[in-house]
Amino acid sequence: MDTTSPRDGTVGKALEILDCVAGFGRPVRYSEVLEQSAHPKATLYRLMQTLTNQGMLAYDSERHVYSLGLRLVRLAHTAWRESSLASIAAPFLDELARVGESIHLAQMDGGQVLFIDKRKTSARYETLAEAGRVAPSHCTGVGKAILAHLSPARLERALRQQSFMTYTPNTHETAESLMEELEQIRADGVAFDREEHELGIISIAAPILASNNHVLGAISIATSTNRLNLQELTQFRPELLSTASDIGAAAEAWQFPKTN
Amino acid sequence: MDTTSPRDGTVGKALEILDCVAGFGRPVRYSEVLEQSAHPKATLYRLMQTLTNQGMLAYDSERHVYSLGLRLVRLAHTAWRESSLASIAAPFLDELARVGESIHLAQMDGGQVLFIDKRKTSARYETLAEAGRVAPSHCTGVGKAILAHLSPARLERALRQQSFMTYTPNTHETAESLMEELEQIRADGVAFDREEHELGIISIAAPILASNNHVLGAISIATSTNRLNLQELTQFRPELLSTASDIGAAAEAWQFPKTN
DNA sequence: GTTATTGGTTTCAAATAATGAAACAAGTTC
DNA sequence: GAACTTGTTTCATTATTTGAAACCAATAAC
Repeated sequence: MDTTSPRDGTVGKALEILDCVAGFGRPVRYSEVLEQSAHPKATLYRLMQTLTNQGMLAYDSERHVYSLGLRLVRLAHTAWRESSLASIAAPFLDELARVGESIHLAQMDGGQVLFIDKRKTSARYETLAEAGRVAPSHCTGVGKAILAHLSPARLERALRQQSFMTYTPNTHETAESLMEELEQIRADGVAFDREEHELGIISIAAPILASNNHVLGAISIATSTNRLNLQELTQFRPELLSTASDIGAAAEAWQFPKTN
Repeated sequence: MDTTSPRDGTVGKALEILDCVAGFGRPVRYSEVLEQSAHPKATLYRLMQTLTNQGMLAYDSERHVYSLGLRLVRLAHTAWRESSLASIAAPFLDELARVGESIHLAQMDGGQVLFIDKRKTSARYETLAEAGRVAPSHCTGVGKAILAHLSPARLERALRQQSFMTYTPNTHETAESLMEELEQIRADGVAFDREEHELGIISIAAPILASNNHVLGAISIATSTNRLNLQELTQFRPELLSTASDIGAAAEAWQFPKTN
C-alpha cells in the first residue's frame, strides 16, 4: 500500500509518515511506525520529532504514543472552505436534503473518494467526523459518477490506484467490469451504488460538471434498503440532476473576490 | 508575525508555506507568497511544487493560484477524531446544548484557541467550517479558562505568542491586566468573555481538567447581548461546570482499545 | 541482583538533497 | 517591438539529511 511517489525529498517522507500515522486510526508507538516505514530508526525518529515540533503530530508523553496534530485541523479548516466544493454547494445541499434521505458531497482525492460534506436525516450533529472521510471509488455511487467523467488519462491513473477490494457480493472485481458500467453511467447521467460497498446501503449519484466538462465532484442521495429500494430511490433522479447542475454552474461563476 | 521557530529543516519551511497560504484566506498567486516568504524565488518555487505534488496544496492551472490541498482535509479527519477532545466530548455537548445557547469546545494550539466542536442554536448544519476555526486566547472565554490553568512555563510561552490586539474596548491590552483576571478565574472556576472579542457576544467558559490538573481544553456557553446579559448567562454555571468535569473524567478514562 | 531484551535517543563522517544567483521563457503592458 | 512582470529551469556550491553504530533507560528473564 505505497501511497505517495517515492521521490519528493524530505517533505515527501515527512508527509508519508503523517499518512502512516493516520492509517493506524489510533495513537501509535514509535516502534509501530518504524515497522511500517522503510526508514532507518534515526531518520524516522528525527522526522517524527520535527513533525511533533511543528504540531503536525502530537506526542502523549505519558503513554508514549503519537497521533496526528491539531495543526492539521486548523489548516484543514481553510482547505475545506477554499479548496473544496463545500462552501459553494452548501445551500444546494440544504435544499436537496428536503427529500428526507442522506445527502453526500464528494470529490476525488488520490483515486479515493473524499467526502466533503453531508446532510443527514437524523438530527444528530456531525462535524469533521463526517467531512474528511474517505472511501474507495470503485464501489460507491459518487466514486463511479466521478470516474465516469474523468478524462481517459486521469481515469487510467485513478484505476491504477484502486485496490478492487471486494466489500460485498456486488462489488466490481475488475477494471473491465467497472469500465463497462462507467460507459453506461456516462450515457445515463447517474450512477447507482447497488449495495456494492456495504450491504443494505444504496445510493443514486450524479457528477458535478464544470462547463468545460471537467468533473468537479459528485453528490448522492443515499439510503438503506430498509427504507427504500433502488426503484424508489430513482424517483429523486430529477432533483439530484438539477442540484448537481446548479452546483456546477455556481462553481463556474465563483470567482474569488478581486484581491482583498 | 513569525509563526514557527526558524530551525526545523526543510519540512519546517514547507509547513510555514502552508500556514502562509492559509493566512491569505483565499487562493493566492505564486508571487504573493513570494513576497511574504523570506525564501528566494527558486527555493520557494520548488517547495510549493513539492507540496502541490503531495496534495497539500492545490494548484488551479487556469487561474494560476494555489490553495490548500484536500489531503489536509483527509488527514484532519483522523486528527480530529483522535487527537482532540471532540469525540469524547460529543455526547456531553449534545446534552449541554439543551440550554438553548451556543456551545463551544476548544483546545489550545500554539497560543491560540482552536475550536474543535460546536453546537448551535439554529438548526443549520455546519461541518469543517466550524471545527478548525481559531481565535486569540486573551479575549475569549475558552481562551482565558485554559490560560488560567496552564502551568507557569506554558502560560509564559502562550502569553509570548499573544499579540494583545485590541478587538473591543473591553479587550485586555497587557499581559499584566490579563494575568490579574486569570488569577481570579482560577479562584472562581469559570471565565467570562465580556464582549472582549466581539461587541455583543458574551460567554461563560469552564476549563476541562484531567485528574493531574492538566488542562485539556475548555467549553463555553456563548450568546449575544440581545438574548441574555452576563447575569443571566451565569445561571448556566452549574451545568457548565458539571459538564466540564464529566468530560474531563471521560477523557481520563478513555484508553484507546488494546491494540486493534 | 545480575543479565538479556526491547524501545527509544544521540553521535558523526559520508552522501544526498536543498540552495540561490542567474539565465531563460512566456505573457502583459506601454 | 521594447520594457515589465511573472513564472520556470540550470548548475555549481553548501548545508542538511542520512544511517550504522553506539548509547541509555526501562522492563523482563534468569
